Amino acid sequence: MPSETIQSARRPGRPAKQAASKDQRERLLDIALELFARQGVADTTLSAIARKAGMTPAMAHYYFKTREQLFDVLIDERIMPARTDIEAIFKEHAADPMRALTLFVERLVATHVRLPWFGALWIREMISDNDIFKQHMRKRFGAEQQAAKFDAVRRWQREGKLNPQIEPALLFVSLLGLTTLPMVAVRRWQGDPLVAHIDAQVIARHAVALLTQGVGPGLAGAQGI
Amino acid sequence: MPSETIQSARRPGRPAKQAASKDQRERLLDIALELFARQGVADTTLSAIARKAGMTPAMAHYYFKTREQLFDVLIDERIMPARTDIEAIFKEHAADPMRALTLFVERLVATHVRLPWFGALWIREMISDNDIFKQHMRKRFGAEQQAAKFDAVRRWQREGKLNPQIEPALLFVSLLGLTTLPMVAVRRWQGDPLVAHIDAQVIARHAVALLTQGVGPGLAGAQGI
DNA sequence: GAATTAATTAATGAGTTTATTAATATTGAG
DNA sequence: CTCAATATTAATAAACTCATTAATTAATTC
Repeated sequence: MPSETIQSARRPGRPAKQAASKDQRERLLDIALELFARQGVADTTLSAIARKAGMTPAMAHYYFKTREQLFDVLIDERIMPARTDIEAIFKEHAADPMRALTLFVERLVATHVRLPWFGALWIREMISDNDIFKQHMRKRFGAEQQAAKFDAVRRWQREGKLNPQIEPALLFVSLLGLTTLPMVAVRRWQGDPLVAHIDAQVIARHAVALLTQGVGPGLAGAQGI
Repeated sequence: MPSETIQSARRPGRPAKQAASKDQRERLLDIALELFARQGVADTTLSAIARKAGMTPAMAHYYFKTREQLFDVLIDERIMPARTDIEAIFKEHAADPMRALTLFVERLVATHVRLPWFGALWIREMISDNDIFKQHMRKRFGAEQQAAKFDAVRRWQREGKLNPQIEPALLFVSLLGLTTLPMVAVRRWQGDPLVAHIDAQVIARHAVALLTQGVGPGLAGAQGI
């Protein structure tokens, strides 16, 4: 036992296979999502991600080369699937917008519970001007898709199924503003007794209450209460 | 004329007084607000602010020492005044919440036109977890103020002036979600013909339409249309 | 008009971040 | 069993950021 200076618990080299532990690449992605959502992309270094995952910075480089590429992978493997999953509701319920809106809100909220990083990243993407987001997202979400969504809203309005005063291009942003924004905001309020009772369910009920009585076609069409 | 290497157009020293140009400190604050709003605080260096203002990094240090202190100054001199101005509406119209809400929306939108940085910074503050925002804002906005706002909403609900299904703690966030978030988002969509028609007025009308028919006390109380 | 204060630039050191390389150890295929 | 592929660490160079200082020039005050 040549007692040299104990400088590190671990020396280079491939480790012995662990029993069913999640693979390192996935763990880096998990932690990257968490940190990007909490602090923003700009404020999160590759080293920080690796450190928090208990790895060396070189590991992050080994798997992703750069932060940009890591982010690209996140978009493809994590963000886009969650997003298309949520937006699918409008195709599934094309005939009944009010039901679609309610389900959309509930699925947004459920997604937030399942994937806590989801909301913050979406909001950040919406407000960031020159971030990596812009270029990377644009590639995947085309203008046609957006046009189709707006057209659907206009059609519902023509059919008398939706408040004609609603601006089609703003409906989806409004939905996010009523659900995702509160979800993200309340997390910051943890520990404040004034808002201790606000959870996903409360937010969903609040949003639906505001929407069903505001987005409905008729003025006296009292479905609620 | 000792022809040395021409290395800079300007040598050290206090400049001759300019004719009524805005003072440098204010220009740095202006540009800091713009960049903080567009890119976030973390992604904006003091040097970048100075460079964009056509000054050296040392100027930023001369006036503010650090980015944190610059941000402190911004909060006190720019952000807080705008914010208290907007929130004052609820004290001015304590007896008529529906009118207060409409005015609040309109003033939010007007503020955004006057101070384009306002919305993005507010949203960023709401979603940022550990940023400088948190500590600095908490000092100025106390818990009592927030409790008073929530109580006002509850009182309106008891008086039958507001939809009882609304969650008091979420009302203000919802208002921001319906106005400020869209305002910030549309700026990112510049150049997209699908949303070229969306301006401050359109957003305000959309938000008011959603709110008046959703937040009103009675179900058949058809004030709109 | 001399002394003090204000405003500015150039230069720089300390600290971080990014990206990379070389060395090392384990696995798995043939 | 050998060897190529895979996974990991240590170490490091280049670039950038932050904050700071010394020198320099103009304005103001007395």
